[in-house]
Amino acid sequence: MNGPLTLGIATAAPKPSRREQLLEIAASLFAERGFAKVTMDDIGAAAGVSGPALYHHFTGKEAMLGEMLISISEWLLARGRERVAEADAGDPATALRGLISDHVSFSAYRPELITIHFRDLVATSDADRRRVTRVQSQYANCWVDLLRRTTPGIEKDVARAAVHAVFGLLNSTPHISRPGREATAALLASLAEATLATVGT
Amino acid sequence: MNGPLTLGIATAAPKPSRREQLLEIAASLFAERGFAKVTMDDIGAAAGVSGPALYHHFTGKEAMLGEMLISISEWLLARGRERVAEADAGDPATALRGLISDHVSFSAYRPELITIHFRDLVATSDADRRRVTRVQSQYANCWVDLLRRTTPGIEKDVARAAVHAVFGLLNSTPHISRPGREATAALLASLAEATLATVGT
DNA sequence: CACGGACCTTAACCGTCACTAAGGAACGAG
DNA sequence: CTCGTTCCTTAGTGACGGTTAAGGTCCGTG
Repeated sequence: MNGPLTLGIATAAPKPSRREQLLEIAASLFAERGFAKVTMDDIGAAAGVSGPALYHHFTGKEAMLGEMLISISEWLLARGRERVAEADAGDPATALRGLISDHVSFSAYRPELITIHFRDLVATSDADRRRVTRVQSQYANCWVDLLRRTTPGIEKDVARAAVHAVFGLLNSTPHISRPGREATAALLASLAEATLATVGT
Repeated sequence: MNGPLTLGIATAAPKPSRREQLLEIAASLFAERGFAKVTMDDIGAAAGVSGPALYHHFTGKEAMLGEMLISISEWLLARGRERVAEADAGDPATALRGLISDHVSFSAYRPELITIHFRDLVATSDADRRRVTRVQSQYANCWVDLLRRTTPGIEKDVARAAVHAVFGLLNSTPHISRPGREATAALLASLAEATLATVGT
């Protein structure tokens, strides 16, 4: 349990690969060119098959994107819930640092998924978008919850705004290349901790 | 000089309005639905004219987007250069705070433009995209420059990464609604200052 | 050898726009 | 009154690309 994020729903997969493999290929194309500028033929070609073959695995292009975004946000939410449980059984401040660490280990190692997640959410079906938005919101609630426990007296709106600001900070990885992944991850984590520490004014 | 950002190139406009007005309308639609899901007819309808009328003002849909993104990034760059000049003639730390203040006064009051700027950059023509990217990079250099002056000994890569992280923080306004604009602006500014202050470790 | 299912192919369809054509109303100038 | 300019209109066109159709190969099984 608590495996790395493998696209195509982060559950123990009954079928191991082809579907996830195709999603990974599609994800890298979406991240590079943007959903609208990638054709089904492009995805097929990159996967060694061509074009409509993808319809044997997915109901359509939009569905591929939706599946990605859902699995990403649900993976994050799962981590968030674990950390909240950890806080219930121990130290909220430590759990909050764990939350930062989880998030950063995702954003630093899969920056393309961050890009897609923010840029192409509007391209999904209404149903998928609503679901992703709801899951994202619950994930944010995990953060707000822990932040309010470690910073008593903070107002809810302020906590929520600060959490989104820290998300923005942690999700800046697509724009950062220079220090390696590890160094970037460490830097972002320490900046995020410092930021949250000063929220209490 | 140093006026507010009016879309359609932030210069003293020879022609005052129609063109900028259309860009504003298009911008709000792009921000809401995403560039790909807005048709020329949509933009026209929202402007009270319909469809191909827009071709008397712009060479095409892509060009409208390009013009927006260029004017946004150039407006920011102009502010950045002013602050660098201010630092040359005075205190770098004060100038850096001014940079934060300028940026936040943009992102807090025009969150839709932030959204477009990040989400729809891939939809522009290659030429426009290169130009925007170059201007953005120069803007980031202004920040890196001031940060390195206020934090001597910091490595260039670290400074650059931290600057992009702070951009992410400041550009989170599209996801924040709750405290008013003013309160959000103040919060983000203080978080950004605290973040940059801790970069020196 | 038949059978079925997993997986793939090529060919074609068809809706949706961005964009072009061709022309008309309003209006100031001479 | 006429001319030109500005700004708009309503067709229409043409391409792109997501999706469907129809069928072929390969393989493990009985």
